[in-house]
Amino acid sequence: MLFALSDPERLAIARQLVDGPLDMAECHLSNPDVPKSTKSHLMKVLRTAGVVRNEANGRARRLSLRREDLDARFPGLLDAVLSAEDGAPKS
Amino acid sequence: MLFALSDPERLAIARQLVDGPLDMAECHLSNPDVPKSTKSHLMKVLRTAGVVRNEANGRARRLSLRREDLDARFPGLLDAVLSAEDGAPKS
DNA sequence: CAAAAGGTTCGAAATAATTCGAACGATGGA
DNA sequence: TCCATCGTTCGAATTATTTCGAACCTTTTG
Repeated sequence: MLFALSDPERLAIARQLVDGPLDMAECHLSNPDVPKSTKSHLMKVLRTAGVVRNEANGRARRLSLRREDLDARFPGLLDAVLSAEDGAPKS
Repeated sequence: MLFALSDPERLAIARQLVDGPLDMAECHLSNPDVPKSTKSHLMKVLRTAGVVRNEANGRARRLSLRREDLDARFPGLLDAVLSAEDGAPKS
């Protein structure tokens, strides 16, 4: 899980899901030009790590954070990670 | 930081430092046979990520967790990470 | 002073992760 | 039905991490 969230792009995805499920197409990457296979791979890493759920929804995919599971396994971690500031330290 | 702690060996090192500074030689790896250069590299990753401090101490090296800095930058994260259970989920 | 202890740094080789295009599968609309 | 949409999976190429030995540096001990 730590590994999955250690990538900025993946962390950004997790942040977008904190307010509720999103269809994959609504989930934006910082660079809108990355091919869908790459995006799909990012999701797979998050899914494999147990961070995210990915259920079929018509021809779309509904993504959602696995909050309960994660909070049970790593209490406080998700909140801490999601609320951490972006960017590098100011020092 | 998340990346640095996403490796089991490095996480284990961080855990050993939570109770106070340790000299490098007292900091044990799960496999005692890894060469010192590898161990040194693990430390470097932790140091570079700002997780750990590494000051010269005679001919030894004193390692310490940078708690204050980390708590300031990622409130709650370190505690959550360090208190998380080991191993894979039981499901 | 010489040698041992405790670590770092530097390459090079081995592993692992990321990226992309192409081929594929399922669903929904014309 | 046919085709466009939304995604996944596969394989190959690129890139990043890890790992190790050798060379090196500093401090302590004999």
